[in-house]
Amino acid sequence: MTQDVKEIFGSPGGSLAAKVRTLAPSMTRSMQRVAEAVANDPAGCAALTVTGLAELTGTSEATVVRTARLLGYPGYRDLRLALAGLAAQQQSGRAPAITTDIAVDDPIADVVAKLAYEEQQTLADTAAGLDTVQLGSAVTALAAARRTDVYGIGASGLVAQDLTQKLLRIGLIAHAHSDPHLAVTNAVQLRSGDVAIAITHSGSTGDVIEPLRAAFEHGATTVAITGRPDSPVTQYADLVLTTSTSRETELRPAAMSSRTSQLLVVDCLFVGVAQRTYETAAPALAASYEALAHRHRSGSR
Amino acid sequence: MTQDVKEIFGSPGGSLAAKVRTLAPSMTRSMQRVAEAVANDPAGCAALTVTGLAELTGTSEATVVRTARLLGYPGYRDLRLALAGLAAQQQSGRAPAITTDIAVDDPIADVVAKLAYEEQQTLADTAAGLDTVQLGSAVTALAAARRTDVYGIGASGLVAQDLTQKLLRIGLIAHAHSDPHLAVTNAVQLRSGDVAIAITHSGSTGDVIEPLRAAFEHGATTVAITGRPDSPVTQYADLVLTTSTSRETELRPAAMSSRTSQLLVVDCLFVGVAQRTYETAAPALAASYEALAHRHRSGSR
DNA sequence: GTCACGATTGAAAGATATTTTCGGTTCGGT
DNA sequence: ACCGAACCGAAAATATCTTTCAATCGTGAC
Repeated sequence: MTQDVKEIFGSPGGSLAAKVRTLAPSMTRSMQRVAEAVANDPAGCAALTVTGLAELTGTSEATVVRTARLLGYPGYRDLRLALAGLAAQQQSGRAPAITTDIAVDDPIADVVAKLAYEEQQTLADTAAGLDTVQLGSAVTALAAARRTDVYGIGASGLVAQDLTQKLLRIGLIAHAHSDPHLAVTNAVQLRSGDVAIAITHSGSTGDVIEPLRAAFEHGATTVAITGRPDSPVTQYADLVLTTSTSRETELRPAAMSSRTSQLLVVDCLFVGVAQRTYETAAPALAASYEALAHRHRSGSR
Repeated sequence: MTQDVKEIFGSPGGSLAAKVRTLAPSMTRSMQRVAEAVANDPAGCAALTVTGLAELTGTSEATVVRTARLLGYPGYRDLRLALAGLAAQQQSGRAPAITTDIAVDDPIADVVAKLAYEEQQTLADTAAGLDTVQLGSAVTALAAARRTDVYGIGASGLVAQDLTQKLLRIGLIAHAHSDPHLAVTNAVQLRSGDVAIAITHSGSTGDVIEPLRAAFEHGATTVAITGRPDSPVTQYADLVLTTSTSRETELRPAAMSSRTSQLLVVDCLFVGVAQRTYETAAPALAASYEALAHRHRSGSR
């Protein structure tokens, strides 16, 4: 039987283009060709049979089916249906799209507009691609954890710190580690019921994987926040939260959009945990707010 | 081959229900049953095969195909595609209004949607409110600076670090300070041609104002990134970049949206500077990318 | 450079879904 | 009651989709 229709049209099905981008790295050359064709012209591809699409992309039926599977559909038939749906939406929605990359000679106002647009796009893609079930599990684990360790290096390190700051604010015990040695040292202290979170866009940052592995092997609940759901880091992750991967251009390093994406995930975790632990979280938030008040001059207004 | 896609999604496809009604009289009893099922639940029917729909309506495959033909499609396959499109349109049609705040009992999927939406809103607001002239001046100052100091505390401290990381990547000399004493100590070293940036949402964080003031008094070009353009910090700022202030709710502390807003400003600064110093920035970016490559396991594709 | 191995790929076989055919059934008219 | 035409569905024929498997390619080890 065919895939449940909710799966096809529900919110998780979100943006196909985003999914293609996230999964592209884990695709083989010919699969990428198929994925690209599908992302570029959903309507056109919806009109084609497996054989047609295979010919169009210069590949074989098998490859088309494989691609469909990778994109999360049980087979080509279902991908095609989803494509038809997408086409219809585009037809009605008519997205404006500021597609151009940022150029060296763009005036500053354009830079602002383009950056804002791309970050908005990143947010939408991330929200669409986020697995709410895994997210829910992560929230549950965090809310119940004795302590939480967060690992991140470089730009991801800042996200790790952001999460830590937030969790501390609602009375949870959390630490961010960017020093790999200290991170491992701490990770081996974790045990069942504790949570370890690794944040890495590439998913293959050794310095972040090692502590997660240590935590994993010591029985902690491990979470990976990564843009590459098939990367090494997921090997030691009980839960994987996928961030979106937008194309990176020379003037816009990947770190930028991955950071936006990671922060959204982190915010979701935070709010989720705050909901679960509302009884204690609300007063804790108020208290920390109060404590900081005197550090602000009475000034302004 | 399949019907041309325009035929399927074009305006004549309009309301399927209407077509069913018009053609109903000319249909036989069993065909009417099929047509009715299709009109009532396009999404549901899209998930069914001919056989499935035949069974559902208590008819045969042949009848289903005949109905599809009567409705103007070459066969059931195409009707099904059109149905999928229709379902998607309906789905997207009723998805406005995420006006409500995040509630304690919101399901996790709503949390994700709302957070993403609000952050998008924040980005739009920030982009709209940003003074590009001031931004341009700040970029010019940064690009020419001998060194740059960035002050930020708490969540803003992370933004300060983010900016610093980025500037370092393109070969500029930048430091982030979150320790107020060290910050002041460093600030007094600054002189004309140097840049000092203070990041504070409230604009009245004493620990951040002091170093900016010191830098200001020593002749450095001072920039304030704040959500309150009338706050004390602007007193010592040559340039003020305003971040947006969205209402804060109990479950969504101000830190969240101000961070998003600040990061966009910081990104704009970075890209602006990268443009100005493209000759040196581009190779520097490439070099830092290269240097980090070996820290990533060869893992995954 | 060469070899060996795993990954990737497409041809073709196999399974499913769709379309067509065709004979049986119903129903109105005589 | 009988006839004929329209209607319907079972099953054959066809198209489409999926799986299997062997050939090929690329890659890293030696």
